[in-house]
Amino acid sequence: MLSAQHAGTLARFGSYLARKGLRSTPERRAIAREALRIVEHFDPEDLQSRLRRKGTRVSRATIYRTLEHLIDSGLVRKTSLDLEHKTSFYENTLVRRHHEHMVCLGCGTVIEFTAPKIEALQDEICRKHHFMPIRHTHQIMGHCRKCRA
Amino acid sequence: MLSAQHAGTLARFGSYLARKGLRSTPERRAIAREALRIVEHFDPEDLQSRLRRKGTRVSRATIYRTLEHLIDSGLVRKTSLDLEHKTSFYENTLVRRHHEHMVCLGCGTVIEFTAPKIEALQDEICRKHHFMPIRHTHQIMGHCRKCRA
DNA sequence: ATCTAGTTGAGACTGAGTCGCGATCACAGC
DNA sequence: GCTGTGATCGCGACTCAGTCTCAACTAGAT
Repeated sequence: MLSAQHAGTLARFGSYLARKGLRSTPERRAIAREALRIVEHFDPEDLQSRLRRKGTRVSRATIYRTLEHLIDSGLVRKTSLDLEHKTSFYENTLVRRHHEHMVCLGCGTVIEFTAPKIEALQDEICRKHHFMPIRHTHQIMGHCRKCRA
Repeated sequence: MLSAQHAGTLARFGSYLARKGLRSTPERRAIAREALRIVEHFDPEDLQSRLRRKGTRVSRATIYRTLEHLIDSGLVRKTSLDLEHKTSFYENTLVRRHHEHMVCLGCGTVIEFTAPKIEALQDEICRKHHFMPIRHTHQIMGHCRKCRA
């Protein structure tokens, strides 16, 4: 059962495909439906195994190709989370607002934060350099409360 | 001909090795000497080809292994520069101060900047989350003056 | 000079991601 | 509906950075 929000979002993906002259295949629909259902970060493999568990088999190549289209359509974004040598992560843009990460080097915990003041300073610096910002990543590595011992 | 600074730095690597019970091999000395001579960012392959050009052949494995030791000894750091699917970059800590990057998505130009105010805000946020920061990355992707057209 | 544990290079391996290609399928035109 | 054809699919080979294994070599203590 899809929520009204998901149904609408899925439709948006459909019109994106049409607009681009791309085809609406069962694989693309399944991948989009599943990706938009995930609230947390996910990686391409997560997506593939979730689909497989539901009986939908899609190849790795198709997962990657479709993820590109989902990003292009604005429904999904690549997170800036960088876990040293791990896969890239993706997230549903509708459910998740922009945020930065603190990553604990001890236990791997990821804390999310937002800092409007930092964003403002950032914009100021960009203006100074005549640079038009599109996206950014800001990640702090260190030790969380528990791991400071 | 090495500058006095380099000679001193090299000595520091020597004592690091001794302190750790590691051996001072010709390969390690050559890699350290070359890495500390590079003022810009470099990647492991740069390092290997520079050495080869000077007649010193070292294996890829040894480059990577020695780079680890150089980082451990504090003479080199991994830069946070992230060029989508490219190798990791390293830099001489003595020559280069800490900085962040703006990367132009059009022409690939990298602009370096520092922002003490941002760092201060960052520390404040960490305190709030009881998080002890060790290092961070902050990168802005966008378009430089020339590519804004 | 000798001994031995640390180090090296070669090449196999890994894992994320990409690519080429023959088979298949969506969908515009009839 | 049926058809034709270009888009899309899956498979498996490939790439590329980085790691690992292991036999041969060597730094440096004795």
